[in-house]
Amino acid sequence: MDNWEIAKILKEIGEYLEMEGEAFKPRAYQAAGEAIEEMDDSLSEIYKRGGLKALEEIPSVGVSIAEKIEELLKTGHLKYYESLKKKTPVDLSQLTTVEGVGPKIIKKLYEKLRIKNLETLEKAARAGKIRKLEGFGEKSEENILKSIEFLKQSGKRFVLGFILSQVEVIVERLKRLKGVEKISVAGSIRRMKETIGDLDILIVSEKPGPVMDFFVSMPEVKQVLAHGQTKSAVRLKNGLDADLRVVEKKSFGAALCYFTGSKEHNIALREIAIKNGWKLNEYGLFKSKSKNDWIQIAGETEEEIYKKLSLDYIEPEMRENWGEIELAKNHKLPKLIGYHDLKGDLQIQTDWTDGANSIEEYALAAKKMGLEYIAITDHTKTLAMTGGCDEKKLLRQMAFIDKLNKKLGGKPKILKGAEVNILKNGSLDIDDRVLAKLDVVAAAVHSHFNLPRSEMTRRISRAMANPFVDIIFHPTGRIINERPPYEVDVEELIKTAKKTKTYLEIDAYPNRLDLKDEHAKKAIEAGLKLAIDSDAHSINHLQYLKFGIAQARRGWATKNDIINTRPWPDLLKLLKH
DNA sequence: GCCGTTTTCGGCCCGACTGTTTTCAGTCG
Repeated sequence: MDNWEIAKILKEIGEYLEMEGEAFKPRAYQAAGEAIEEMDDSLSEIYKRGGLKALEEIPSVGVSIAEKIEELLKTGHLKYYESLKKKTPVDLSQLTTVEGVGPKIIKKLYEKLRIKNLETLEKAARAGKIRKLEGFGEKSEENILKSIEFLKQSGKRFVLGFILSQVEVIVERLKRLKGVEKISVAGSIRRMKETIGDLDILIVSEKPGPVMDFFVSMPEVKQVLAHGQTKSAVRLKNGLDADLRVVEKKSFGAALCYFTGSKEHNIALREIAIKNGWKLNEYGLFKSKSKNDWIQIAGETEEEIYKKLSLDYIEPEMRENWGEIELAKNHKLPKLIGYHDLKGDLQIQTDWTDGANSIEEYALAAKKMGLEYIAITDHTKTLAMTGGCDEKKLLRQMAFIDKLNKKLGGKPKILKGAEVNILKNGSLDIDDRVLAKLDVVAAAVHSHFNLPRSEMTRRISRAMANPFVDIIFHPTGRIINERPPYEVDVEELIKTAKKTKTYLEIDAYPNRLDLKDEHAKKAIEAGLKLAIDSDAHSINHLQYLKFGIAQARRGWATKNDIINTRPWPDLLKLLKH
């Protein structure tokens, strides 16, 4: 049993206990589940090394939960969990994805209508059975249906940033295997799309048999879908389908290109080949010697294929047929921002509000990552649920940061900031006189998501007109697979941002990625610079910056287009005050 | 059920929002 499975079970226990109306236990299980999800070491290793005692060392895990983890590791089962599940046998992971449906409602729906999963929930809602239950009405039934509709649309795609580390573990393991000469991930993962449908791995191997055998018997595998000599496919326990293909060395580049896609990009490449009288497929680029007799002229690497097609090499993130082929032909491709180009992070939530770590812990973690500065941007007072800062608390935090900067010698430099809440009418919930004292001011929408498009656009534009607001955080408010963006005219926001010298953000948190690639591209085309921030709520989240960079690369951003690729003194010159 | 440089017992984030009610329960972050 791996960490992921154990964390899921603990979190589900939390939900079951919430159904029972338990007051504090649910949070304990929830916290333990989350702590385990964030761990790098495997529980079974920890247990092997130090037994129960070592498990209890894990934060949020005490005697009782440690024993449960032990039972899971030893037997693969947990009696306690099973008895809870027996009492209310519902598909929690499915039902909790419906917005507005929580444990209490799930329990009621099960007891009154025997609803167990999305399918039976939708059926009951469509039949008008839910509105008749006490405490429910037409509106709640309608909202359930709406949410199910949204879930269906967002489909079964995985958020890249939440799954990539698991993918990397598998690839690393295969890479070390004897007989694997070359290996690469292809598909939408290689293009760093925000969500991915499956995992495609390509390898070169003289003896693929043992590699395939190894692949289908990995511990993450739940089901083997295919097991052949050149292709195997498995379904992983986390629900992801993974394909492994073996190709010949001379075809590796062609296969990589073919399976990386996008389909549209590949079609455009193939058209160029055809115009030259050639053909391009997953085995290579070929020209015809005589009828039905083709000679390979490229294919071992992607580079030589692009070169033969008279194109500059196109980075995977740009392969969407959004005009990149034209640019490659004319040697006008932008030099994309690199994955190590950020000098700082401008959005971090600390334990002053809803973050998990202290300012100092973030500073040390950022330094380790090579960042020169970080902005502390805790929430403000109208976001009461996070313990948002009022003016007084912000001033206290500023004084605290001054002291900490002295202590750490400015490495990294800690900037005083805030994620100021934009109120319904576009005004801010912190007084301008206090904003004036901050190094960097960001503003964001956290409520009233349902305003009409024009009103929402006006609201955010008004915030940008504030003389102290430098950045708008997560400008469209979407959460991938959970919530669509609010209605807002992004192009208008881009214009206003330029006019008011405000920047828009690419929030790098894996299920936000907001602005998304298309919008980032539009902003950059309009000459607006962007910020890439982690939106970290714990020091582990700082690593999410790379997904923001990926999104920027997908939007064709160069280093110059991103404000926080600059050292702090240069960035300072770009800010309003 | 976890945790402790306020505590080994007594706290545990808590207010906005929604949809249902007519004073509130449940969800969300």
